[in-house]
Amino acid sequence: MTAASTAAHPSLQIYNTLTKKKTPFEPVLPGKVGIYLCGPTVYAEAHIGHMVGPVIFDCIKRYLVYCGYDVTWVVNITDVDDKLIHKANERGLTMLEVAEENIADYNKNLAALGVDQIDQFPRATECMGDIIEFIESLVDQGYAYASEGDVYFDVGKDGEYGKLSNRSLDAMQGEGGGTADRKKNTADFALWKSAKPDEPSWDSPWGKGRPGWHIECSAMSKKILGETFDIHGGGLDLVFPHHENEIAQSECCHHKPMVKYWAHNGLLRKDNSAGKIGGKMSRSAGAGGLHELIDRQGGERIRFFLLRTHYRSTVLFSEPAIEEAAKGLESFYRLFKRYKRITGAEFYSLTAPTKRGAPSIDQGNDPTLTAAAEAKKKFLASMDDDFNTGGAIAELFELASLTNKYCDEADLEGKGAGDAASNAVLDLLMETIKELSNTLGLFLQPPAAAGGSDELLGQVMQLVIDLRADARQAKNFATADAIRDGLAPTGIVLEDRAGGTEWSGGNDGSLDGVMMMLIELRQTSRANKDFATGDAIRDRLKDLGVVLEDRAGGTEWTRG
RNA sequence: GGCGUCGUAGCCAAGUGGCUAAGGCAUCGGAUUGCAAAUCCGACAUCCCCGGUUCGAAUCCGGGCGACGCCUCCA
Repeated sequence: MTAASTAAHPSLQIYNTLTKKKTPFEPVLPGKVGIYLCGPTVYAEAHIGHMVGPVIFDCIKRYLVYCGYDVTWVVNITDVDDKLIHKANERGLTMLEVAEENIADYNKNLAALGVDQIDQFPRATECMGDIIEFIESLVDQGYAYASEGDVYFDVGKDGEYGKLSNRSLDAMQGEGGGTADRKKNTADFALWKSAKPDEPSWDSPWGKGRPGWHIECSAMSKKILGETFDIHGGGLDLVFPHHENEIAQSECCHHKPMVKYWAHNGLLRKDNSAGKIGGKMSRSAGAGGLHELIDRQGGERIRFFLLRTHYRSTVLFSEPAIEEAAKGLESFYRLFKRYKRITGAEFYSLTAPTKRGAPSIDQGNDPTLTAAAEAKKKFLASMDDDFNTGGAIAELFELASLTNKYCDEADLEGKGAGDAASNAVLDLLMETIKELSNTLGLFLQPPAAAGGSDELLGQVMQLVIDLRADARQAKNFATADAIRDGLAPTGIVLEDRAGGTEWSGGNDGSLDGVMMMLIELRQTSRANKDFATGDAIRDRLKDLGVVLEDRAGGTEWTRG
C-alpha cells in the first residue's frame, strides 16, 4: 500500500459540484474526514425529501469509516428564521418551543431510517458568539457593511462570487427584496438582520438582531471542522443561493478554500401517478407526513428505496414505488430466515469485518466463494465510484442469489443438513453480505415483527398451522387449502417446508381476519359432521383465553 | 431569458468508448411442491431521434424533440 499514506483508498472518487468533475478523494488531513451537511430549518415537520441527504451521507460516513478514515459528520439545525418566528406567533408558542418540537420529529425520523452516524447537531442559537465574530471579521476586512442595523455581504467585493452555481453578477439583477434600499447591490445578502419589536433577538455590535440564513453554516463549519474541510453536502436546491453565499463568506474571511468536495444530492419529486410527472416536493406545497409514512412502510423500506438510485439523481417518490422496492428487501429477509433454519444462527448477530481489506473469502477453490469474491469486488468498485449505492445493491442481490443457489445445490435443508464444511461456506457468504450491507446501513436490526406486537396473533397462528398440518396429514387438502386461502385477505402467507409450516406477513389488523377464518372453518367442519375439528378449534382457542359465542347473527369472538 | 440536469426493456435502475448492455419489480416457460409459497434454471432492450468523430459509441461532439431543476424560502 504505497499510495495509502496520503489516501487510504485512492480508487475512491467523488463528484464535486464546484469543478463539475469526479476526482480522486484525498482528505485535507491524511486519515481524517470532516463532513458538513445542511440540515433542516425546524419550523414544520419533515417530509421524505429531507431524508435523502441524511441517508446518503449516513452511507458515505459508514463507507469512509469502513475504508479506514476517522470521520466527523456535522448536521446543523437552523432554529432561528423568519418562518419559525411566524409559526411561533401563529401558534402562540416561543420560537424555541416550535424548534424543539420539530427537532424531536426530525430525530425520530432519522432514527427510523437508521441514520445514526451524525456526530454533532450544532444549532444556530447556540453559536451566536461564533456567528457574530465571523460577521465582525468580514466587516473588518471590508467584505461586509452595516446598514440601518442590518449587515450585508458585499458581493461586489468578491471577485469569485457565483463560481459554485456558475452565474455572474450581471445575471443576477433581481429587485433585491424588501430591503433593497439598504443594500449597495441587489445581490447583497444579509449576514445580520435587525430585530423588529417583539422578535427574538441577540445583542450585537449592530444592535439587537438575528443572523441571516447563510452565515450560521460558515461559522459553525469553521468552528467544528476548520477553515478548510473535506465534504460539504446538501440538496441541489441549496447550491444557490445558500452554498454560493457560504463559500463567499468563508473564503473572503479566511482566504483559503472552504471545502474540498461539494456533494449535492438530487431532489425528490412527487409522482402523481396520473400520467403527469409531479413537481418538486416542498413543505410550502403541503408535503409532510413523513412520520405517518414511516409508520405505514417502515424505515428500512424507505432507506432501501432511496439507496436504489444514485444520490445525485432525481427520484420520483410514490408509495407504490416504495412497496416495489420492499419486495426486493423481503428476499433478503427470507434468506436470513433460511440461514437461521439451516444453522440456527441469527444473521443480525453475525460478526463481519468492519474494515476494508480483510482477506479475500476466496481462499479455497469453491466456485461459489469465487463468485462471491467477484461480487464483493464489484460492490466496492461501485461505492468507490461516487458512492454508487444502486450499483452496489445489485451486487448484494447477486450475493443473495449465489447463497440461495448454494443452499439449494448442497441441499442444506435436506440431505446436506449439518455438514460442517458446507455450513462454513454458508457462514462466509452471509458474513460477506453482512460486511457490505453494513456500509449501506442496511440489515442492522431485524425489521419489525410480523403481526405487530400482538402476542395472541402468534399463538392463534400456531393453532392454525397445527390444524392445517392435521388436515394435510389426513390428505384433507380441501381444508388445508381453505385455511391458506382464507388467510390471504389478512396478508399472512403460509409456506410449507420440510421442517414445518412457517407464516409471515400480516399486521395489527390481521388477528380479526384470522379469527374470522377460524370461525368459518369451524362452521364448515360442523356442516360436514367433522365435529373433531370443530371442537378442536373451540377448545384450543379457549386455552388461549378466546371465547367463541354462537349468536343468531353469527359467531363472535372475545378475548378472555 | 440566464445557468444546469436528465431521456437505457411494461415499470424502477446501473453502466459513460471495446467481451453475450448489471440488478430489482412484473410477465411467460421449466425444476421443486398434494396444490401453493419460497428457491433455483431459462425467456424478455435495434440504449429518445438525426448527423458527425472513431477500427469500434448507450457512452464523445453537433443539431433536434421531450422531461425536470435553480435563478424567491426550500433537503
